[in-house]
Amino acid sequence: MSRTEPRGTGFIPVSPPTLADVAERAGVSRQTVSNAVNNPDLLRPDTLERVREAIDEMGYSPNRAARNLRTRSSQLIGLRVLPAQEGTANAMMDRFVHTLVGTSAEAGYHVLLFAGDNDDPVGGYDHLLRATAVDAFVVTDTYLGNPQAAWLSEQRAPFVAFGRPWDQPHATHPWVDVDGAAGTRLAAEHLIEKGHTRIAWIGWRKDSPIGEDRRAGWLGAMRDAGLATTGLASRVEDTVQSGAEAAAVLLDESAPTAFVCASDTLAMGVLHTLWIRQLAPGRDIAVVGFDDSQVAQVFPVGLTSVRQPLEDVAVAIVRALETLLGHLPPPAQGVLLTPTLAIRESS
Amino acid sequence: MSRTEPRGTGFIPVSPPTLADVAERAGVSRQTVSNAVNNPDLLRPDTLERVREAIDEMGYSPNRAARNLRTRSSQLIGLRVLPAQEGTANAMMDRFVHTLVGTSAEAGYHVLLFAGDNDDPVGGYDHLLRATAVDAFVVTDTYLGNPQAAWLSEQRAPFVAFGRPWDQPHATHPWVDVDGAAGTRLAAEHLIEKGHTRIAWIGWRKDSPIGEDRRAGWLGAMRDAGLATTGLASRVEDTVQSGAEAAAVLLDESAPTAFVCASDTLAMGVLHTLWIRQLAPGRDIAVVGFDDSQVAQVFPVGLTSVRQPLEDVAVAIVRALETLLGHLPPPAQGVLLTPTLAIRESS
DNA sequence: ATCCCGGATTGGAACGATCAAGGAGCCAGC
DNA sequence: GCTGGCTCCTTGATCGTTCCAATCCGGGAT
Repeated sequence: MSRTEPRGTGFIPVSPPTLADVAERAGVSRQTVSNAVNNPDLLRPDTLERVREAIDEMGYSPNRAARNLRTRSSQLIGLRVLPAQEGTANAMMDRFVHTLVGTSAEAGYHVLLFAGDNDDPVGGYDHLLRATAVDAFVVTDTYLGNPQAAWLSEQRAPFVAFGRPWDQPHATHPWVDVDGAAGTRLAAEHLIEKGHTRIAWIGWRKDSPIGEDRRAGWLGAMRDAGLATTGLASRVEDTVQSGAEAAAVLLDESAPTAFVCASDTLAMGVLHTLWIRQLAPGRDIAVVGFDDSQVAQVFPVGLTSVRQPLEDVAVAIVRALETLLGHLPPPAQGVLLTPTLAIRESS
Repeated sequence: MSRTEPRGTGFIPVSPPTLADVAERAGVSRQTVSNAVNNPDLLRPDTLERVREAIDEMGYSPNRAARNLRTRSSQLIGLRVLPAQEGTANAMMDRFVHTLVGTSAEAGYHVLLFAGDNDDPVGGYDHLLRATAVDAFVVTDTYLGNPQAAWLSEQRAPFVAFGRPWDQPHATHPWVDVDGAAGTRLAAEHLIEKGHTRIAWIGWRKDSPIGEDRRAGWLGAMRDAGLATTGLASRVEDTVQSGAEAAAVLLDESAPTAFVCASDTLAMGVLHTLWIRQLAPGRDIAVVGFDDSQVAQVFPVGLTSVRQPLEDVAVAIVRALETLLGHLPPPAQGVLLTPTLAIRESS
């Protein structure tokens, strides 16, 4: 039908077989082949068998564009990638993306990456949406107080957020997040169990809701154990340098025996200070980081770190997307997952 | 035309405007609107203006599926993601993917991620290809001696490889790669310039062509400088542990004053051994890694490391794809880019 | 023998864009 | 006044699939 012949010097690639081609070969109509693919139950077993043989022999796969056009869906999930920020633990996203791709595939979806632009936070979303190029979005940068979630809700675009709508308590979109407070509580309780009583906190500046959440976990564990916290907390920028300085100050002024940090980056700073002062991590002073980044794993003195269940997050997000796109009743609006503690030599 | 009305309790999302909708509004035909979008030169300025107004007012974007169906192209580039391998420096890929997405966007393409399966290396490619779901592929795992490149060539599928066809010297597909030998040569020459004469090599086992390539760079620089290399090279697994052990052996047997490593992972092992022996990296013994991974950057004693120009690689790949898909004459078959050296305290 | 029923199968239409021709309208030239 | 060549725009067909309604067919009830 639409085969192509050799022409000129080279060969033009043979265009793939269509429904009509398969139908002709199997001696049935187009619609029957379509049913064989999408609703096998409708066919008599012998017909189904015959059609399937033809499909296999010809190596037929439904043309995506045609199917998308007719069904008004693309089987694609959009994921915005932010401008690369060297240094910080965005490598963590790798784990998440991997599982997202895998789980999406099982659900029949592919992941479409598109470039993000900080000056125009909804531009990419808008284009893809209006072109009906994706069925839904996974939004990962809700924490910045970005307008994406609100905007997408307004557009009635299906999406699931990785991250709670901190600054929009009345948002109704589905989201999945990791309970940071539970993670730092885990870290603090682990240290308390090891006999530490003076456990310091090094976290982010007060304007970060995530940072305050993590801080709250440490604080809660300390209070529950009846331990003092005054003079033991510090809020700084998320850099190695800041972590090192904060650790130095805390050691001088409050003599803690352990540190819980809001990030592995800060924990690296603490380790740096310990190294300078000839203090052995894990023996003299315990340190716990957050994110279980590559650094924590490869560092010569393995760094104990709170590990986010990113694989579970990805799975939960895909589940939420499935119900969303299946037009099923909206399930639980938010899912909060509990992190684990990857214990290594530093504690 | 295809607007939808409120129904039942909730609102059904309004379907986006079509070409016909815009045409009606602007008082022209469908084709004229299509031309306004794709071939503005064909329209009279005043008509173009009128159509553009209508497009803006209605917020029209061409339906991707319809366009794809008619033009037989999807404007998508497929990228296979491998099963996540914790620990190693796959985070490096992050930088690459970011630039790939950005550059592709400029060229009018999006990036489609699909899951890889080691048992069936071409399965994912095959599906997408037959369904005409992507226009081309970027293949990143050529180094494993995987059959993807050969298979895709055979299928006459457009693709560009990140990585030389080491084991297929007669392959004709376009590729982009980083000159690993040049990188290690850079590292060795940097150390020689610093006055080192006994520079050791810790690399991968002999069956890795990439490893042998990197080793050759070190070897070449040493020979050019007239320095001895016997007893100064070691080939091990790519783990921190192996790197540490190799460093210990080399220090005992050959007393090198500097190390060049095939990866940051191995370099971390060296640093570990130095730490145990109370040797200061950079002052007592110099160390250079490879990949400029996050670990190299965050480590308290900054690790000097060979940095691959991944951004340039991504750009070169997109350029190659563009010429490939524009059916222009195939350009240079292979592009070899030179890495740089990120110099830090460890050297 | 006829009628009806329900499962299996079919042909036409539609999704929304682009391609390939085919007009209007205008001006110059004979 | 007719033709020819432009420019600018329009009409019908088409890409490959799924939706929809209609048709076919064999078997049990009338």
